[in-house]
Amino acid sequence: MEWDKNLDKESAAYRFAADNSKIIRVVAGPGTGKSFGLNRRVARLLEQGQNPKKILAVTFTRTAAQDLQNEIQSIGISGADKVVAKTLHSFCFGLLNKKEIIQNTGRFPRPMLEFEQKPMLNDIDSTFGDIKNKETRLKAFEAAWARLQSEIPGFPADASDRQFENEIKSWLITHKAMLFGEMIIETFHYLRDNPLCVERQEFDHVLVDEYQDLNKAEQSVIDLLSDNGSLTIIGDDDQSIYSFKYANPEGIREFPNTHPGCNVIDFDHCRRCPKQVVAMASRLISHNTNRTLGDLQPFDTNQDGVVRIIQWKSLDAEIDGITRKVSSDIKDGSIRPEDVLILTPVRKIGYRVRDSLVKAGVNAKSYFREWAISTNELKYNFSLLSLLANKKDMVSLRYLLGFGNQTYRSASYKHLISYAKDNHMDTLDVLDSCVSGVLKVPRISSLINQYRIITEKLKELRFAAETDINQFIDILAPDIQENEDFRNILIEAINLSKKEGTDTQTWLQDAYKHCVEKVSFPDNTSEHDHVRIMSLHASKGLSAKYVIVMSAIDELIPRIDRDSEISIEKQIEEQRRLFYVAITRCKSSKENYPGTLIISSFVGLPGNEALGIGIKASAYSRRSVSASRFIREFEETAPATIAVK
DNA sequence: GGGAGAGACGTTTTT
DNA sequence: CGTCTCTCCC
Repeated sequence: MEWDKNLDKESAAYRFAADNSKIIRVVAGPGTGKSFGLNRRVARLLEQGQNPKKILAVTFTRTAAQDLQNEIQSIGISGADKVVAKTLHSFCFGLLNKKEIIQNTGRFPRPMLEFEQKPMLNDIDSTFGDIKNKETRLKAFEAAWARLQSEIPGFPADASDRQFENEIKSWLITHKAMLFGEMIIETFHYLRDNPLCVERQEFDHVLVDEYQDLNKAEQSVIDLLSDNGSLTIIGDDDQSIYSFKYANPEGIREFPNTHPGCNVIDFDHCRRCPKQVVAMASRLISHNTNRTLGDLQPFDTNQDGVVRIIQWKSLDAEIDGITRKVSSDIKDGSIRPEDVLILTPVRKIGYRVRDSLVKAGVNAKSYFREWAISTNELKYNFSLLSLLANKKDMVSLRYLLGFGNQTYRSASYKHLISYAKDNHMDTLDVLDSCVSGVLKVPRISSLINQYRIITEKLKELRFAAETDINQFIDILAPDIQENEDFRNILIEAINLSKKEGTDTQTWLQDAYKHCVEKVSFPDNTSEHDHVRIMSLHASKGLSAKYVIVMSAIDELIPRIDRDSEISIEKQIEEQRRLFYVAITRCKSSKENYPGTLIISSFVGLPGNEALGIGIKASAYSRRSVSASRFIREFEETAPATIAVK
């Protein structure tokens, strides 16, 4: 296919695809066809003979990276599959994994899972307060990295903060591991301090999608990767909803100023949403300050759409009413289950609607982020698998040695570590020698006991791995309800890795890798035949013909944290963007379907239920609430709210 | 090192 | 109201 086939030369997509500037910023509103434009641009580069291996396309989320990869491959030009399309973290992980870089930095890119951080925090000096305090400090550090504060000269680093950071880093170095946020910062330092390294000359074209989701550190890595070629960034500050991870929407707003010679292209014609939804969304977001894009415009060919704003007298009534509405619309054939997308501000409400729909005979599934490893036993077993696959994995060993104790036996563990250090021994060698009786180290007997148990279990597992795979699965994930998710992941991992002729160690390593992947980053299936229920955040990047935004009450959207260091105005603006993202998921379709958006609220709920979803209330009395202030901000673009009794 | 009882807190989200 | 964490005591 020609890259400019059927492209109107006046369209933003054409101008973007054809643009030869070295630096380009695209700001594209929801549903304005930026992926399409990006695709055509890559197609043009390839058709003009650019080397696909020298094109890097990155995004922040894994879903977006997957989409990007699929789309680029579907271009159908030979070599398209060689374009590097990844998340930024996965790119950095790969870069750091190269042997010479590990030697250079002294670090190991073995990411720390959340449950593995607990023992670490217990091992850190108690002068830093209790676990909660330490967790806060740890977050503050990742935040400082994210904001690249340490790069600003004269940043007044508090002495105790500095010491905390040193202790964390030294723990991570001893245990050969890394925090997620460090992956970016280590890459940044490597690239910045080695201006002549191959990685900085590797790409002729760097394209970044969803740029508004990147934080300062991530944006700086992009600058370093692209300093030898062209840089194209695409995003929309109005859809920046990741302030909790310090995403920096100023980055895209200020981009032309920070990148002289930048050409600017705006996509503001929405093809996706029905006209009325475009009008509402546009009015809603106009209440934000400091925006880049003007009004969002509908295409003339878009349908008008159907918008209903409704209110119930209670949360129960809302769940019940939406269940009846959705199930009757599905039953009489006016909508298919896969076209329905229900968005809730909190997961508890999501689960309740899902259960209620399923009970009514509707095929429905919720998509909240779940952690397949829910119980302590599973965490233990997961760490066993990790150690079985890689017997020198210090993080897993640390977790297993501390298991079952509130402080993770940190006092004993410190003795063990310092003994190993003082005698220039490997921690594992110290433990092995103690077990075999060759060595006696004071005050670590509880650890030796744990280590005995661990080695026994590992032996048992290895034997099962070689002789009886079902036994192996049963040990790691006994067939009970709580283990179901992990058990399935494990079985899948084994099926994928254990083939005729692969030796045990190899498939164990592959299976473990697969488990980490699936456990940390659950699938999001694009193909489905059911009603989807998810959080407002999770809906980003999706669209559906029948969108219901539930429980749009003022306590939940906007949700305001009065103790936050972020000003209330800023919080409201971000929540407004979240609401904006949610309603613009609604699409009209060519097959004459107008597209339906339902926004629903209620006026009261029992106090204990309110408490359970983070609304202040007294447990025993009824809590009254009111419709989200954002509904009022639609002004005359939206229909009046309908009361449902 | 483990268990009982008091006390705090309750959300969304990414790699 | 439930769940999780922390403290205290044996």
